[in-house]
Amino acid sequence: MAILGLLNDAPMHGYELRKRVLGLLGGFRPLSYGSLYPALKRMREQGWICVQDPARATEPLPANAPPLTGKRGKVVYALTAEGKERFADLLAESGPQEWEDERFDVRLAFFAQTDADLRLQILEGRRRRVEERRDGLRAALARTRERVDRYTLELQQHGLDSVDREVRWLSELIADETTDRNTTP
Amino acid sequence: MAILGLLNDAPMHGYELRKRVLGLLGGFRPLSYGSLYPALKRMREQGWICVQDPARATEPLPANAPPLTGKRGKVVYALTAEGKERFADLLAESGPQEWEDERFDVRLAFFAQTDADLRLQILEGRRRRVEERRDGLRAALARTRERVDRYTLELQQHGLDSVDREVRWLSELIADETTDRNTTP
DNA sequence: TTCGTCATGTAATGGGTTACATGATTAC
DNA sequence: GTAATCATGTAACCCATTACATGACGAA
Repeated sequence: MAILGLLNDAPMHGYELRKRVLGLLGGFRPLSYGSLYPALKRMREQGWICVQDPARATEPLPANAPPLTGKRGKVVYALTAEGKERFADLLAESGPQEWEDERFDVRLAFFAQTDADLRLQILEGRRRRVEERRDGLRAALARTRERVDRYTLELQQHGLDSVDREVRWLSELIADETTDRNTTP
Repeated sequence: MAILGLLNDAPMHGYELRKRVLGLLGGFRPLSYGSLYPALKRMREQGWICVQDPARATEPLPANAPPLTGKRGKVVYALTAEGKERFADLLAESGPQEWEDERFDVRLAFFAQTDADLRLQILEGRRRRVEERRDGLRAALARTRERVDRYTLELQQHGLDSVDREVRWLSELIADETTDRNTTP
């Protein structure tokens, strides 16, 4: 989703793409070349992206070219029509997996292009999920307290504080969404 | 380290072990059976742990017993002398990898059994690491600000706030360590 | 007696990192 | 000219999750 979304803004090459993904998610998800380039390859096979360089674009894709040696220049990728469609589908997706850790932050990064109703849905779903986690942690801490050493307690307390903060943050985002809705109909 | 540390407190079986690890790290690191049991197997081969049940303990370890069928009862694991040694080594380990995300929380969970000087070293190393991350994030945010939409900004700001809090938390822990040191020599 | 939980394990699968190999371009 | 960075890619490896298969035991 990150790759499609970034290419949706502008065509670019892999190296640039990696830096952007890093910047987008603020350093989470390192996205090594070992996963980026194979991903680009797969997406090309899927027909979601294509190579802009006209000379290169016409090359038969699966033909195993001279394995290693040979000139290599920048390879600029762009979304195809199917790619745009796929990205639109991803933006419109909803359901429990959208508020999981692995998905949520990427979704949020493309919220500006997401439907307002869906935004609210996802934020609320995410908040429920984080609240569940918080309650679980809280219960565990209540059970454990007094029975563990200072450091374990400190670790668990810090974890609890963190999810607590996340719930409040999500609540603010939700509040903003709803007031925006009433203000600008 | 988590497994060795928990077995160091008391012998127990796999299922119990899993719940304890979950509790210890407050829900991070799910530790599925698919990774727990193979790990126990490897540790048994290493000679770090052994099976307490006397009937079972004498069984030749690598002999591929009746593959699936056959009675299965609780298998209680305990640390061997080598296992205790290995855990002691882990507790005494120091260096950059100790303040990485993947290591730090488990280390902290066993801080009560860690040497006081080493505790301070690890906390300070960890703080430096998190500060670096914070500064990187801060710089990225300064560069990005004004050029990205509200949501991306919100995401990055929340990420920055989180690491900021972690630095402060670590500073408190460090302060506690040093005052404890002066109070109880 | 049957359901839920406790309990042990294996195999397939997936997906990412690390290390490696190569070459182009820019700045000093 | 040479070091740093930009740039592309592959292959080996690691390691965890998922799905599956099995069985014991207590309570309703």
